[in-house]
Amino acid sequence: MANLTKCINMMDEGIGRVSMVIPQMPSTEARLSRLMLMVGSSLEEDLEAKLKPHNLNHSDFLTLMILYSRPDGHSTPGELCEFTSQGATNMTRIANALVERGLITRRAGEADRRCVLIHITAAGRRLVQKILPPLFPRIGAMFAGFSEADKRHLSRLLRKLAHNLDQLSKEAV
Amino acid sequence: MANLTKCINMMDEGIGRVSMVIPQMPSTEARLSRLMLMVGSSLEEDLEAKLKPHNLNHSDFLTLMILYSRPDGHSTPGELCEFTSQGATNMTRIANALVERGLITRRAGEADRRCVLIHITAAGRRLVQKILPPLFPRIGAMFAGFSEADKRHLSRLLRKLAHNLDQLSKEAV
DNA sequence: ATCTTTTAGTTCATTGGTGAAATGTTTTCT
DNA sequence: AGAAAACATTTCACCAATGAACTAAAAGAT
Repeated sequence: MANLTKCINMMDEGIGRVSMVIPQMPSTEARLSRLMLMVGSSLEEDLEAKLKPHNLNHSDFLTLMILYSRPDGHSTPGELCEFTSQGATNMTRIANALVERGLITRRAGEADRRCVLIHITAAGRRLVQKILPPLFPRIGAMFAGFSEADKRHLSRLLRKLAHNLDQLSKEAV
Repeated sequence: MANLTKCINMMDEGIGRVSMVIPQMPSTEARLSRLMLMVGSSLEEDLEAKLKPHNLNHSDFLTLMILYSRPDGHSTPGELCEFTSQGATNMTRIANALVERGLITRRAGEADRRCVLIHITAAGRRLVQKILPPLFPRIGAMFAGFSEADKRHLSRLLRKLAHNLDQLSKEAV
C-alpha cells in the first residue's frame, strides 16, 4: 500500500464529489466503511508481511493461533473453517501443509468418526511463541497516542459494527 | 464468514488465554487489531458479494470509482496502482478487462507520452450509477444505532490509526 | 432393520491474483 | 548526445482459493 493518509485524502475528496452528483448517498457512512476497508486491508498486508519470513500466511497463522489458544490445543477442520472463514477445501490444504511441517497432527475423532481431530504439536507451540513477541512492539506502536478511553471507544464501536453486520446477514437469508 | 459475533467471542477468550502464557503481550491492542481485521474482512466479503452480480471484484470497482469520482474522469495506471494498492501487472489486467467491457478507454498521454490515460466512458458512469444506490440501505444499516458522536469518534480513531500505520511503514525503510 | 438424508472431510481440476524479469518507449539528468 | 530513470506492458511461473464430484460415517425416516 502506498501511503494510507494520501489514499484517505483522495477518498474523502472523491466521496465529496460523488455526493454532489448522487445526493442520496449516505456520505458519512460511506466514508466510514471505506476507512474500515482501507485500514483493515493495510493491517492485513502488514501482518502477512510479518508472517512471510516464517512461510505462513494469514490463514495458516490464524489456524495455528486458534489451536494454540485452546485449553487443550485441539479442534476440528469444520470448526476451524468457521472461525477462519475458510472453505472446507482450503482448510484441508492448510492442514496438509501444517501437518507436513510437523506443526499439527491429524487423527480420526473417537466419538464421531466422521470428524477429524487436529492437535497443535510442541513444534507448533514453539513456532507461535517465536512469532508472537516480535509482533508486540508494532502492535503497541499502532495505537500510539490512543488514550485508554480511545481504545475502549474503538473497541465498543467495532463490536457494535460487527453486531450490525451479523444482523444484516441474518436478514439477508 | 460464519457469525462475526461468535468469532469475536472466541477471539476474546483466545487472547485471554494466550496472555496468561505470554504476559508481555499487549492484549488490549491485540484485541483491537484482531477486531479491525475481522470487521474489515467481513466488510470486504460483503462488498465483493454485492459486486459479483455485476462481474466486478473489489479492485475493478475501486478503479472504476476512482475514475468516476475524478472531476474529469481520468487517471493513469500508475496513479490507480497507488490508490488501489495493486501491482502494475494487476492494473494492466484490470484495465484490459474494463476496456474489453467498454467501461473505460485507454490512450497515450499527451504531455508525457510514457503515461497512458485512462478515461471512464459513459457506459462506465452508467454502471457506477446503477451499482451504487442499491448499496446505500446496507451502508446505512451498518451504522444503525451509531450516534453522530459515535461516527465522529470512529472516524477520528480510524484516521489516527491510519496515521500511525503510515509512520510505522516510513520508519521501516 | 433398512433405506434415505445429512454431515464431515477429501480429491481433483480450474480460476484468479501475484511477483519477478524482460521489453519497448519516453523523459530526465549530466 | 548518451546514460539513467520512469512508465507501462508482456510473459511466465506460482500459489492460494474455489467449485464440483466423491467417500465415509452418523442421524433420521419408514
